[in-house]
Amino acid sequence: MDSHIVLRKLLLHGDLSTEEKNAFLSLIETPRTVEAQRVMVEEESAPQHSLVLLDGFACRFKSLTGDRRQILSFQIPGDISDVHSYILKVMDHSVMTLTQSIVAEMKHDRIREVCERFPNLTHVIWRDTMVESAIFREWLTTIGQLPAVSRVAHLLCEQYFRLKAVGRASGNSVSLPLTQSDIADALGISVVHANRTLQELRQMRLIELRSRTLTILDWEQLAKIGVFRQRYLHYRDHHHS
Amino acid sequence: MDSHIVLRKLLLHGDLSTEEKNAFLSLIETPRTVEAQRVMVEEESAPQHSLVLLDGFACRFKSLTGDRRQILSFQIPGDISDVHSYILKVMDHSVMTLTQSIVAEMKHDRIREVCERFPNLTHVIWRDTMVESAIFREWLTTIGQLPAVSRVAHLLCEQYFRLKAVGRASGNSVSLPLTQSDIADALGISVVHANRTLQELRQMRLIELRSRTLTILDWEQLAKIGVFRQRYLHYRDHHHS
DNA sequence: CGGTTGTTTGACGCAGTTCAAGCGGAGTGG
DNA sequence: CCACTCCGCTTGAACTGCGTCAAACAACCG
Repeated sequence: MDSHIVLRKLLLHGDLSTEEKNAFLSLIETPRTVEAQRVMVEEESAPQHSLVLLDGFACRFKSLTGDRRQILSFQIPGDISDVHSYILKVMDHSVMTLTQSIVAEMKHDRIREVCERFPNLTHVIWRDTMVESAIFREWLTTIGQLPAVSRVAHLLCEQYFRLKAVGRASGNSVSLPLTQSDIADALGISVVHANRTLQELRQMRLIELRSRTLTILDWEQLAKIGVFRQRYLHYRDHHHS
Repeated sequence: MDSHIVLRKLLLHGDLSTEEKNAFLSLIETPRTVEAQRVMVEEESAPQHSLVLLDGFACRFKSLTGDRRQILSFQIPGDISDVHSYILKVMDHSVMTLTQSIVAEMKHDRIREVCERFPNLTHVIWRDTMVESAIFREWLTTIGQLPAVSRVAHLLCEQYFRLKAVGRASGNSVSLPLTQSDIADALGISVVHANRTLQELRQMRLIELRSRTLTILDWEQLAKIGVFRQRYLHYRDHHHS
């Protein structure tokens, strides 16, 4: 599995010289396959390496009492799943796969070495973490202020948009292997309501979502309902409106 | 006004040599006073400098249609109000003062210079931004999963704890100049409900909150209701439980 | 002392929750 | 190849936390 997808993603919001690119790629260890529904990084642990997702789907989440959990973000191919452990040392949340995935490690001490030699590479990785932070702010706003339909619409727009940016869209369809329960846990609504809301969007003929494939039928309307402005993703070239 | 409070805050989760400390302090320009309720950084702008808050209270927020807004975080003395503009260039949210404040600028090109010379300083500032990101994740979880009482309790715990960490607490009291409307906008609830929830906490004899002063009467219970575990703040020395 | 901004209270309505049951597909074992 | 099970999706009905509207009250300030 080629690790260039990580580079591709990184370059969505930063520039690197050839030397820096190679230095970065040299950090990525041999990939391995991980089965679905497997917790890869545990809250409160302090790993010696960070993970990058080369293929598949994963999510960060926090567990609460009972069976409640909040999904904090969905990881798609190219995402660095936890720079957190590199910078913050102790995890304040967990990371698990949603589907079978291919991941690779980046050892912390090697990251530090390379970062000290290439300040600009540091800057680009830092930028990547700041973009993620921007996504948290957007989710906070969506969940704090918008009703369920808008939250779902926003989530679908974001996932489609990000997947497209790393070349995982075919036309107006993407593979989106989330259960309704995942969607509910990400948006702070109940599974039942997630279901009803999805039906609403289907009946409005804005989307199709079956057998893990999302098709956007009316991007403009969907983006409007979800109050989705892609600016917060901080991509350099603004395709799509 | 002395700018050492910023250093103090930074050192809550990182270590710096004397040389690095001085380099950092040299970045901070002459402080100036800003009146209350003043937008200092506008969404979509691209400032040439970042701001640090030396005294007073400020908040980051995103505006939506109507008069709705989501407050993303409260800035207290010592906080770097927007490293965002340094790394991401274009702001995806605004920053405004809540009370009269003292702020100082840090010019972006000077930050870059100093950061290239001191990789460890870069690391510590990066860490600071990651802690902020951790707070966003915590808010996301709180707002997504917990009922209003818990949200309010959590917010009060966090503010008290952070203020105490920079030396702004006297006993179990802190000055907390937030209106109920600020609290509501931060937690995704209505002003009316914020009011009723605060009354509930007062009647339970967990807090006092009047004339901009918060007093914690029963920390343990409050933390329990708010599901507050300070670990997510990533402070190095764990006072308080 | 009037105006403005923040807090408090009451009544009513609704978006979303919870409980509970039924349904369909995919995998497994006899 | 059928029965059984598990998991995810769907549906209905009853309930409730919180929002909205509206008005009164309190505090601060010029």
